[in-house]
Amino acid sequence: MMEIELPKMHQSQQDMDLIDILWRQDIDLGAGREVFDYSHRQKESALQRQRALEEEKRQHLLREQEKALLAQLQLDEETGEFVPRPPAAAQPPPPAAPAEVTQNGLFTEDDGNPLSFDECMQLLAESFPLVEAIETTPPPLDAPTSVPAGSDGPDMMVPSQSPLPQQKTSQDLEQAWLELLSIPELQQCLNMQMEEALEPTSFNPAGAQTELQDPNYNFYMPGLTDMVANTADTVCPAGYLNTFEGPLPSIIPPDNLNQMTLKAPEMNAGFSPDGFCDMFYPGLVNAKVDSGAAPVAAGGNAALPLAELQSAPPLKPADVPEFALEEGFESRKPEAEAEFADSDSGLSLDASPNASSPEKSTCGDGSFGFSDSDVEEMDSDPGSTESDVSDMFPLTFNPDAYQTATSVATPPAQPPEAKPERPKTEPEEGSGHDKRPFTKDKHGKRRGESRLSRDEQRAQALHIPFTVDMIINLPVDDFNEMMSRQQLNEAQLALVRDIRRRGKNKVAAQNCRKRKMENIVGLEYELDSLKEERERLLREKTETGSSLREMKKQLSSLYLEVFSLLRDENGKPYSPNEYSLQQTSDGTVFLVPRIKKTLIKPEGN
DNA sequence: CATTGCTGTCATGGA
DNA sequence: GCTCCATGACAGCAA
Repeated sequence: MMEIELPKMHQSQQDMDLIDILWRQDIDLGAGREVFDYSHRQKESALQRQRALEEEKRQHLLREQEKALLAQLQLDEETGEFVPRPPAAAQPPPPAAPAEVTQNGLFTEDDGNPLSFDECMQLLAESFPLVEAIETTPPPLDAPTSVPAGSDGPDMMVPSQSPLPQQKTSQDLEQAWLELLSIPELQQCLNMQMEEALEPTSFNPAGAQTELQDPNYNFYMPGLTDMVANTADTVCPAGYLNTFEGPLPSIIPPDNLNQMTLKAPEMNAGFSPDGFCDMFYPGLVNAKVDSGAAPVAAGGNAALPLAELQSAPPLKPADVPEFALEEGFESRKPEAEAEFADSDSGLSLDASPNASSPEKSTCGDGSFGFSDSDVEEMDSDPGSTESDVSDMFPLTFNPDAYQTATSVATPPAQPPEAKPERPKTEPEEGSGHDKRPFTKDKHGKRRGESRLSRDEQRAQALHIPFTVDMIINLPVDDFNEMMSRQQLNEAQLALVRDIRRRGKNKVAAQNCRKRKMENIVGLEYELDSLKEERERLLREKTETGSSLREMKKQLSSLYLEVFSLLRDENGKPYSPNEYSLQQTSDGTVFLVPRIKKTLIKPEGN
């Protein structure tokens, strides 16, 4: 802020000095300084003084911003919902910053699009109360939109440049710095809760940090800091303009922040594909995958068509925070990232559910020591399947918050009178795309997939060096050996055990149900066969009965025929009433008088 | 809005 | 006593 004013006061000399200072900083970053210095070497002492002033100012700004952030964070913590804002704020800034730079480059002195800067500043202001201080700077910045010269052509431009351009460059640089700083802050807001739980990550790009950045930023948002570092290193010195010019100038109208955000991916590609893209693009990729777009390889971020990006702008912001947080949590393993892509579906699920699920905010203890059961509780909440990550990173993962943040960020871009159009487009994008696509995708996925992704996400969150498959499927001995080889904390061990238990139980349940179904099918088959046999036996019984009756019939007729042929001594036939034929076991047939029987019976009795 | 089927998970008991 | 497995019960989700 102050810096800008000073240049104005002293004009050419101080401008030159500022430029010189800035360039020196750039040199620190790797830029060649000789180009600029020639005319200003004499004023070394003045430059140094100005440098000191600038640094002090910057530090002051940083402090103020930090204070503001802290205040926000505290407030958020009190409410418990604070989480959402940071992600939203965080995302807009990255694109915004580059956009500004590019704008400067594009519009240079004449255009100096105040709107674009104002918008950016508004965004920043909304995201951070501190912005007020920053806003003071914008005016000067707007005027000197010669950034291209500064960034692009230290070599080319400096010698010939007039004081004005130099001032512009310095201002631009300042803006860039401010933006860069602002980004970490935003991230910081997001990650505030996580600070305690988080371990200092390896992400600290010390060199990139430069004086401006607070060391804490790295801690909070390793990924973002990385980005910043990259931008600072590569962009500020020489690549500054180059990186941004291509994509932004042509595409982004100074007034349209939305477009700028949309372009962000391209910009990223321009930056450092490895660090920057990896940081944010995973999210983007995931978002795409979620949205049903063609599956994106890990490095496919750059390939994303602009149309897709525009169509699904909201997705990006949400995703980015998640990933950023994850990285911030700990340096993610490549493996984990890959899984993430796979679990992307899970993530997507998470994203939508999260938006719907209030739990996240409540769950956000920020403590990673949770056991799997804890996570489960969080997960168990309906629609929180994706929230695993969010749970782990309460701050980052509040989609609602993110939306709000985005919406908030957008409004500044859309001054009520000036730009009615934006509000329409942005709101649609923000509210519509972000969550809805995710939800659909999530629902579309099978439960098992989402579940697996859950465990995978948990494992990633705790940086468990094993795949879920390994954890579940390895034999006990191998599993124990594997566990013994890695030093895992209690939380990790608990999670691994739970994953193994759940995984095995899941398989057991599947097998059990399978057996159950098989048993049911077998019993049904047996029932059918038994029914058939019963019918057969019934038919047989009927047939047997009928044949028996026939035989009895034949026997009776035969008996009568035989009996009728018998004659007594007088040649008279025997009366059937008085005699009956009976056969002994040896086949001999006797004619037995019935009367005798009756007579005998009484006797026997 | 209720029902149904599928799936994951937990609790429990047996080996 | 621990682990593994099988299974009933419950809950969430989607159709």
